[in-house]
Amino acid sequence: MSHVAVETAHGLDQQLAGLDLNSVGDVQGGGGTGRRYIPPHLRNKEASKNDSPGWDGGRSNGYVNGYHDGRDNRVNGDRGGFGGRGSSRPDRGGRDGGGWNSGKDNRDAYTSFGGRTDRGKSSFFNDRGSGSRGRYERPGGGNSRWVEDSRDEEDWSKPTPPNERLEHELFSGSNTGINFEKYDDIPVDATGNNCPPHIESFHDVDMGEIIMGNINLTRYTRPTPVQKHAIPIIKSKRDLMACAQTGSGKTAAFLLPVLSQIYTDGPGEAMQAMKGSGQENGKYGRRKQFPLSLVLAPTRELALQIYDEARKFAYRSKVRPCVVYGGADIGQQIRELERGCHLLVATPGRLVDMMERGKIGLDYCTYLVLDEADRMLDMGATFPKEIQILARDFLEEYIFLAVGRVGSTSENITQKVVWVEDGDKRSFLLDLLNATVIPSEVQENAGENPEKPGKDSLTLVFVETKKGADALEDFLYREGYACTSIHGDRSQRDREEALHQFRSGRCPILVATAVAARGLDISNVKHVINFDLPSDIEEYVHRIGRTGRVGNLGLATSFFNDKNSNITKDLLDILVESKQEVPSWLESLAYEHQHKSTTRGRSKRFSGGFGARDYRQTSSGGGFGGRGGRATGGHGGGSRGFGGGGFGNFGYSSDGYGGNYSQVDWWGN
DNA sequence: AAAAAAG
Repeated sequence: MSHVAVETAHGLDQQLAGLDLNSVGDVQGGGGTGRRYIPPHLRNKEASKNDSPGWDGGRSNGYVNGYHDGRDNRVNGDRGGFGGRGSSRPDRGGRDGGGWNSGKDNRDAYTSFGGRTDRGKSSFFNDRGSGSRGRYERPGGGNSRWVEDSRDEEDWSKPTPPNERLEHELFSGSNTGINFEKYDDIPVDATGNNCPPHIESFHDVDMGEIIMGNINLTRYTRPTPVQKHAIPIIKSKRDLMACAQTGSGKTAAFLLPVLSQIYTDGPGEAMQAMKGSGQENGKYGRRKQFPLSLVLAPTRELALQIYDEARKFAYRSKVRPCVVYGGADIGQQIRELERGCHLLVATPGRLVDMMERGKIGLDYCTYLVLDEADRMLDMGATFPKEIQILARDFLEEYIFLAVGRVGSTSENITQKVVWVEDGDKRSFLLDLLNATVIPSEVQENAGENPEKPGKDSLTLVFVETKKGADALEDFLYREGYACTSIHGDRSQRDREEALHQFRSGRCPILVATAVAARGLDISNVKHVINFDLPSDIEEYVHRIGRTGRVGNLGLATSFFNDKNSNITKDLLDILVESKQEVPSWLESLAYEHQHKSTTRGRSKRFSGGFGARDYRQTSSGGGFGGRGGRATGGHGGGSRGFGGGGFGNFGYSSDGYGGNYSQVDWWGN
């Protein structure tokens, strides 16, 4: 029962085939089909200490991210440099590892994930093997050449020389001005045995010279709440599942400690594997890469976003981050991999492809991150139950971190639901677009980075189908709006281009399908419009999470009509939970729905009396966005923090979230 | 039924 989700989740075998969960289980269990899936940590336990091919022969550090990452956790601060330039080693060519040859052995692409067959402990500490050591050296700036070295030279903890051009490229990006210091009092709930204490400053834990230097360059001054907790947990090699609000700094929360550990521990045997692999594969054998860490993301754009962040924290290190995802030239990606890959960010399909081609092996992968774990499991999975089961299978004695309130939308998003018949949607949308002015509250709360109206006021319009996205973009374009669109049938190039046009403000209106709902961190999205409501409340939460990123206020407007009755109850719950105004018709509808779904006369009753006109009244009264009625959610109050006490209760068993939390036994006891 | 993710 406890493993049902892993075995039956739709598309999971395809998505995670690269991890070969089932066959690893089979290997462990002696083969055979139809046998029960054995999660990695149980495999380790069940087998004898030394001879078991485990998850990583010891354990891997899994970080399961239930919601989405946030990379906009940059804050203003002093720009600093590295303290210890003088200590860098002369082998500047070292990180390229240009001479590594391919696969360590002939194991099938999928046969293991971090599976060390010859040891019971982490590959990194103690024993580093006794193979030949060496490094690349580029005497006088010439071509690299491999230099054999009898000593253990795999010290990755020292920064490589700075590169001004690269430094500028990586760190000169726009600073969003989000100031996390205001949000120190967001409550964080950590559950689990022997949870390491959280930190208050990046200096409270030793992340090493490279990480600290890059933190300075990114101008992060202080850890965000999720970072305060996640960093020491990951540093102490504990498994972790973290749920944090969108935009709360989750990406850095795992990248910083994971990279820090890699710098500290060095490449271990992965280096030997990549080095030694040439012999087995001959002269033309391409170099199979054995990343030390794998980050999986549900969409290509999110993968790219995580990769961009990883590059920053890998600056001046020997770690080469790579990203692979579909829709882009695979040859190019392979060439990038072959230059060395120690941290891989990937979408599932392309990862599998790369493994089948023998370009990637996960034999030495010690850190696994599932970003948007719920999405990775199955696009339709409801969060709590599926993920709890996932966690129970994949994580060992893990710590559960909840930042803010799970399953809820943040209170700094004003949510409006309006009744709009399908035929009226377009004209209503035009009204909204014309009415979109930046609410004064947003201006007031912009802090050090005051808003420039127009360019920075982005509107994200969600539709349910790709066809619908095309049609609506077309319509808006003909109406003279600077808009673009993104969906899964677009070429990857177009997708990235659209996102760029939107981000940069050149096209301040983006029509999107669910592809843009999760994880994407686009600052300055002031208004999310659900032109079509999703049928799934999780999807709704993710969509509106594109606005109201931490530190900003946002507005979400949803068009509701007959066709959305399936989401009535959940939507009502969300509105109540996040202290939003609830339209009376929605309440009645939910009531009707609950008592008899046979009542079908409501469209008549509500379409006239409520809906558009009602909405406009509200709008004109309090200004667009109508925040007048809300008492919480402001961020201008300094120490008032995140909506006051709004996040004070986590109530996992009583937060109205379907009771899931009380029904599932988190710890398997 | 639709969306995402391999081509």
